[in-house]
Amino acid sequence: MRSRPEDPDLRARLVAAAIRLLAEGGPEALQARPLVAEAGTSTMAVYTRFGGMPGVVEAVAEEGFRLLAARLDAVPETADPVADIFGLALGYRQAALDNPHLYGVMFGLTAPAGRRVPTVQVTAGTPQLGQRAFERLTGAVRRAYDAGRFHVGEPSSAAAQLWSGLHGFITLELAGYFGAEDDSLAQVLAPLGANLAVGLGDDLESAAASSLAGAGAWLRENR
Amino acid sequence: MRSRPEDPDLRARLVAAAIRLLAEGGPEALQARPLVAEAGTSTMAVYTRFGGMPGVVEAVAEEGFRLLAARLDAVPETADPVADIFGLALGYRQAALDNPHLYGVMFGLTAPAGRRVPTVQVTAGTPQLGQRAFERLTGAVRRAYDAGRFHVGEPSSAAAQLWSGLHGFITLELAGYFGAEDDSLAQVLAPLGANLAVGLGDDLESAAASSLAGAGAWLRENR
DNA sequence: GAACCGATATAACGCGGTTATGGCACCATG
DNA sequence: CATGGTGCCATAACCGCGTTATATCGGTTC
Repeated sequence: MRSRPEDPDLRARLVAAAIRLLAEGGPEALQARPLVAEAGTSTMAVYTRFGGMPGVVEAVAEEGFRLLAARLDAVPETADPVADIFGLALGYRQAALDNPHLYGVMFGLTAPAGRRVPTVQVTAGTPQLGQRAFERLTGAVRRAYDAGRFHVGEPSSAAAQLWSGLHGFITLELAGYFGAEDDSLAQVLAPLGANLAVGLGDDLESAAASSLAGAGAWLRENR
Repeated sequence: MRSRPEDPDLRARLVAAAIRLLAEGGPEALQARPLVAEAGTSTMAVYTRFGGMPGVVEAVAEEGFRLLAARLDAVPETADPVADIFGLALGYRQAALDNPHLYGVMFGLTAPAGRRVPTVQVTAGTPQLGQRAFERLTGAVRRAYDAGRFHVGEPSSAAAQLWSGLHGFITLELAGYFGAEDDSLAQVLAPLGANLAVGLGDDLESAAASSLAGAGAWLRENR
């Protein structure tokens, strides 16, 4: 029994405003009062809809994973699964670079707004959502095994290895541990992917060719 | 000209207390009043010594890198550089597991105590200190090239690739994206290292042997 | 149309980082 | 040994921000 038809638009508006605040001003800009002002409501909405600011942060992380998944889903699937892996990795990295603070919230890299209740703990996170966003990646890895390109170990392990390398690279890149963006891409991420592919069973020439193919396809898609 | 000989012990005590608070209660336990109470002083000490809580966090991160460097320096250097790389990786991971919150602060994974001034931004960090802690790793990589074990690409790139994989693995492990600890070690980190080594030029049997040797040496050192 | 229920606007609360203020220990001088 | 000065430190107050108590208003139900 409901007294007022809660318009679901308000929740979506708050999440959108939160992502905007986060993108523009970083974690410390994600505050209750500016947030509700931007959405044209009062602080109570945060509590009736999210239970508090940590709930907002969680909703932002969820939306971030959803956006990431959508972005990866937009990467076309080709006949070369290893090239697809490279393309997905580039798209993944670009998503992180486009909104670093959102990426940080998604993986608990930052804990904005409220320390009372630990929002996104180092040891917490939302593994389920992360898995969902990586179905595309695990799918491409599986296809690489099916095609005989990979044959060392098994797909789930290989996907975890690739994900570790990619996530670690992006984290260190965002933290400023590498130099210029283009350099780090060509000097770290690309060889990392190629070397891992070789270790997983691909031969050197195929890996190099797929690296170029994947990067080329990604560049064509993204201008 | 100095009126009172500032005893450097107080600063060290505050940093030690901060690390203890962090280890026991996580980022949100790292607060000014409990901190100064534990060190037997008042809140002003935080400002005269560190300029504010963000300064404390920064000092904690620095001390964390120093501790990490010391820990890696304690790993013995053998005639097998690839085995040494595995040993260093295991020591590095163990340091992160021993105090996950400290590791989080070091790499800006959490931003405790104070949002006014962004303490450890996603885009900030202290790259210099990180580099210092990895001299041992880069050294072992260079020796692997000198010994002819690695010959694809160049040492600095290879070290960055290995670091990316290791850091990414640890971050995802701490975030709970992998299952049990032992499983993730055997199923993700170990093959990740071996596959990368193969991609960098090592042959399969040597990489597998060095993996076992490095793990064995590390286990002997650490009970 | 009356009663009820839940979301919301307003205003106040409490915690925690910060800062204004006064005192005091130490060093430098004569 | 007296005296002035310097700057660290203890106390207490300030302020911002997440949160919460309270009153109100709109919609649904009988």
